[in-house]
Amino acid sequence: MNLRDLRYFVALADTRHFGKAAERSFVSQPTLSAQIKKLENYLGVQLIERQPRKVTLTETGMKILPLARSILQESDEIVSLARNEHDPLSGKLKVALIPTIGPYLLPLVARKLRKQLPQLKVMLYEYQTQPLLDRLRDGEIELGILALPVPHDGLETRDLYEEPFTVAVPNQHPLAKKPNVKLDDLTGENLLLLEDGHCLRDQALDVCSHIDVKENDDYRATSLETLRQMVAAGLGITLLPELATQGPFGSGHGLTVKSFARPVPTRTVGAVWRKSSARSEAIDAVCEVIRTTLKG
Amino acid sequence: MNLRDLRYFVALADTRHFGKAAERSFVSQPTLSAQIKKLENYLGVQLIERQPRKVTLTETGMKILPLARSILQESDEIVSLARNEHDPLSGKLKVALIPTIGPYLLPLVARKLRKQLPQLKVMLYEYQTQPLLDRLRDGEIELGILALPVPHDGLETRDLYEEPFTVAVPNQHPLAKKPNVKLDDLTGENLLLLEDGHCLRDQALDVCSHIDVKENDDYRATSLETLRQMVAAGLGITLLPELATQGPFGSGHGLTVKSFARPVPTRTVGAVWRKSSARSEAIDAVCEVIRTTLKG
DNA sequence: CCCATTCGATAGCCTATGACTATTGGAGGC
DNA sequence: GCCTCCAATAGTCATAGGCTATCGAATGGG
Repeated sequence: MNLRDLRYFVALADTRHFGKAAERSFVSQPTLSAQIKKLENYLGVQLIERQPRKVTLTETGMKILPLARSILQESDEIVSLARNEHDPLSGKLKVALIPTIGPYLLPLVARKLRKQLPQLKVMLYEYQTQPLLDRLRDGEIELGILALPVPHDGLETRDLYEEPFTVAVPNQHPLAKKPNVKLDDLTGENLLLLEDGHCLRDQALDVCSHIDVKENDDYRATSLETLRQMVAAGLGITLLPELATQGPFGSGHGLTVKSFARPVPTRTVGAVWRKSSARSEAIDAVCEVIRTTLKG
Repeated sequence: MNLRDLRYFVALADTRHFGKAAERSFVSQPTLSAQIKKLENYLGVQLIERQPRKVTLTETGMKILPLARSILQESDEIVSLARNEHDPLSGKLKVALIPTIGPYLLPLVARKLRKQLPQLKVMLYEYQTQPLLDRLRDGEIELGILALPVPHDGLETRDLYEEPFTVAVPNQHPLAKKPNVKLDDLTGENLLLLEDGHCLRDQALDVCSHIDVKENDDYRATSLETLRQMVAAGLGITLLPELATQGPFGSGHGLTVKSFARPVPTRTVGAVWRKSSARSEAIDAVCEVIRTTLKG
């Protein structure tokens, strides 16, 4: 059996005329005749009674007709559903960001995303790097925004922007008065870090790997915001990514943020998605919005 | 699009593995691969995400899946419905009888019909000859039982049984005492007949065409039963078909039924159906039941 | 009463689809 | 680094489904 056969059958049921039904189906009359006969043959039942100058449905034909109509209607539904989804920049896109990026990046790009990709419903998630990559691989999310590099087996990545690190010190700390801070200036300082699992922790340790700092092992912050408050309370200093120091997140409340002198240590923020993803266009578009926003 | 494609798609959605889906669909893996790709191409949307060692559905694929399932389920329903209807001796059969046959024939055959054709639901209608033929032509009914011959354009007929006519006279009528009645004995009698439209009226007139009878023009009965009562009331005599004089319909109540001497005038009762009818087997079976019942 | 018309079925032919086997190519796992 | 798994590709073939031309039965009109 075949959708086409059902289409012919319904056309014939509607017109009650082989010729007209064929015309309505854009095929020749013998073609429609043959297909109807084949359908009847396949089902082992006569559907149509061919009276001279009159075509009627048999009992069985009348029972089958509504099923056939329903099938055709649903198949049309599939097509139109697909047509609607056809715009690659529409539909849902599940995007996850790591905690040290999400809260600071999103306010900057949200408005532009909504404006430039109005058909795209971006669903937002927050995961640390490793769970994010897991969710990406198991298909839970389509796109991740995080610090590169990441192991990229089956994954594709793209750099979005370079994010400088800054130093956050208590207001009364000696470094707060220096015009700019060199990496060496941190020697001997008490470094506060995020708990395990946050990539920012590893990045900060990496930045400081050549200088002699002491990690304050007694406290590990669960978020940048608690980290910031710990610095303000004078428990030590820390490195913050630049976006986390802008707008409402800047200096103040007992905490001073200093830029590094050149060479400025940075981290690379990028996008990551499955090589096999069906949403590469939407992903490209989202990446482009972030890049151009962060460039300015 | 094609039912087969949907079947492949659902198999793939179930197994999440091209090879297994192909096996379940009894085709080779490349065949299934190609058809899935063709379906995606036709819809203009990717349905399947081919990750290495893992197959997942895209958002669109997940939206389409339930529709595809429903289509396949309904198509199976069509097939099984047809299979059920496949027995030509099952289902409904709409049968009409003329008023001078129906009430007398049905009690004789009903039990046997139910016993020999238990799957066949016989729907009964009563029409006079002309409307019966009309309903037959427009497909309202499948089979008619009436007095032959009838104009048979596009119709097929079959003799079922010969039905002798009898004479019904009031008890005190001279003919009531004669051992048997010859046609000529009716000469000069007052003949009561059914109203126009009943074929029995024409048949009675035909039987009496060579003898000199007076039709009682003042009364025309609307049914055999009123005709019978008019005879019992002494308004005249009439011809009755034999079946209408048997069992509970015999002599009595002031009315005597006499058989004709040879040659006995008869009418032929037969079946009529559309040449093109899809139910010829069921019709044959019903005819056979009537014939064998009436033969004994 | 015969002829023209209507309409579905049949015959004969052609092409595009959907099937197969064999093979390639890319990713992962040991 | 090799082996394995698994989908995609290449190449070939049968046939389902399309067409045109024509037939034959049944009607309706002149």
